[in-house]
Amino acid sequence: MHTLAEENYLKAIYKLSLIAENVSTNQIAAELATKASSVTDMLRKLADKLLINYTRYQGVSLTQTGEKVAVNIIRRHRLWEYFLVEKLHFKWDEVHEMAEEMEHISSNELIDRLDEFMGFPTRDPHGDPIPDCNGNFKTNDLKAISTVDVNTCGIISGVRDHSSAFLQYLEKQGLTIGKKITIKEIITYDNTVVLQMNNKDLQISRDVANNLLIAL
Amino acid sequence: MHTLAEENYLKAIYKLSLIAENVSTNQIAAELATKASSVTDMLRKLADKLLINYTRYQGVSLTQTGEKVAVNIIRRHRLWEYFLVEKLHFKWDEVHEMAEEMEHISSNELIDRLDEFMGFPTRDPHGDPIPDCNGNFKTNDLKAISTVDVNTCGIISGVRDHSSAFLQYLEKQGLTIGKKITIKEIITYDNTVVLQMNNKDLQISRDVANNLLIAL
DNA sequence: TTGTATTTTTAGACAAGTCTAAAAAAATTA
DNA sequence: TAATTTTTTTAGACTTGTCTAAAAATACAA
Ligand SMILES: [Mn+2]
Ligand SMILES: [Mn+2]
Ligand SMILES: [Mn+2]
Ligand SMILES: [Mn+2]
Repeated sequence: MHTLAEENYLKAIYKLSLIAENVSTNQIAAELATKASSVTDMLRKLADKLLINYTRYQGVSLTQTGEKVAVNIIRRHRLWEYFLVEKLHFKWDEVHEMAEEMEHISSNELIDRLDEFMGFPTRDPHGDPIPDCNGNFKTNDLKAISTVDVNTCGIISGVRDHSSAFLQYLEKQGLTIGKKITIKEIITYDNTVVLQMNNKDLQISRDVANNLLIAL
Repeated sequence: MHTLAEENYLKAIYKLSLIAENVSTNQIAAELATKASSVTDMLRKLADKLLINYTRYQGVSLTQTGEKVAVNIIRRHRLWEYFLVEKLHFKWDEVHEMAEEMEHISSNELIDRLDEFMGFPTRDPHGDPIPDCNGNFKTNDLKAISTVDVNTCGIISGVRDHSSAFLQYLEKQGLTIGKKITIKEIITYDNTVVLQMNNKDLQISRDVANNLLIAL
């Protein structure tokens, strides 16, 4: 249906659209680690296929069709990640690169059966919602730890940084999805956050608190 | 490591090498439904990478490295087919095309974990042997039904034709892997073969008998 | 062994996707 | 508003993998 490159562009545009609805050439280039000139070439092709709205110099947005395709790729990505962690026992920091390849396997029948096989999971290993076979999913209503008040209590439910380094750090600290924590104190000097988890205190940096999301 | 096209060429050459050890340009072109000139171009690239032995006009054979790569792709293909049938409950005639895509997912760690997850199966849904993580596998010692004597008894263990049409026909007749059959008679007029299975008689054509393999 | 048919390779072109360098448009600053 | 900076697009080139048409090598047959 679509080439691998097209799928990756649509996914990147979708991701960037969540922040600002009109996406710039440079943003896409950064996201895909490619050059702006390459992006312009591809934008013309995607516009020809009616997958994006594009006028020169004006940035782009996905059409309804384009968004459907993008959400479907994200569905595949997250279902494969879930499979890799739950069935093949990979760690949550090991699965992203593999899923980047697997998300391009084209059969929807395959993905729907995989979904069924795993019991229709609604969250991937990083807490991100998995769209169902119609593309519907609940948007996360999560807050970065750095944004909540002292004495707030919540459940770790997602991450903003998906890098191995960050995920491995969290794993080591025991700060994994589902854990219940309380924000005890924010040290004014450097915004270090003091947490309580399992009756033990834990300090995390401002950076970590920015990238760790909780449900209240 | 290798491109998708390279992997497909290596697999095709491997497959053709099982029949005759030196493989011709035209044979590869037919196998991959491409043109001889495209094959020549690719052969040069594969030879440069020391994956095949190639001298102009002389046909090709795989180097040890090339064979390892090819066997690994076949391992992946057959493990994914097994997964699709055993875990996702696809039928044996539905899985080949999906496996053609999945075999190119590059992680060996993934494939080894998948192998373990499924209990290290040794045969794919079509009876073909699955190489282990070192590339070792037992070669099939199977005979086409058309080549065995009357009154021979054996177990259906493989197919020579992997087409949907053939597999669906076998399924319908109940002629699936593992079934025990006896060759009762060969009708001299048109070489129709009369089988007995579960105490019932069944007639299959010469063509079918040629493509259905049994272990004695 | 000489001529014909077949196979294989070469030559040249094309599409997809990428790049660098330069030009054009837009945004920012003075 | 005019000058400067930044962003985006265009121009032209390169790589991979494919194709058609023509040339070269090999195989087969008389
Ligand atoms: Mn991911
Ligand atoms: Mn994820
Ligand atoms: Mn197959
Ligand atoms: Mn098979």
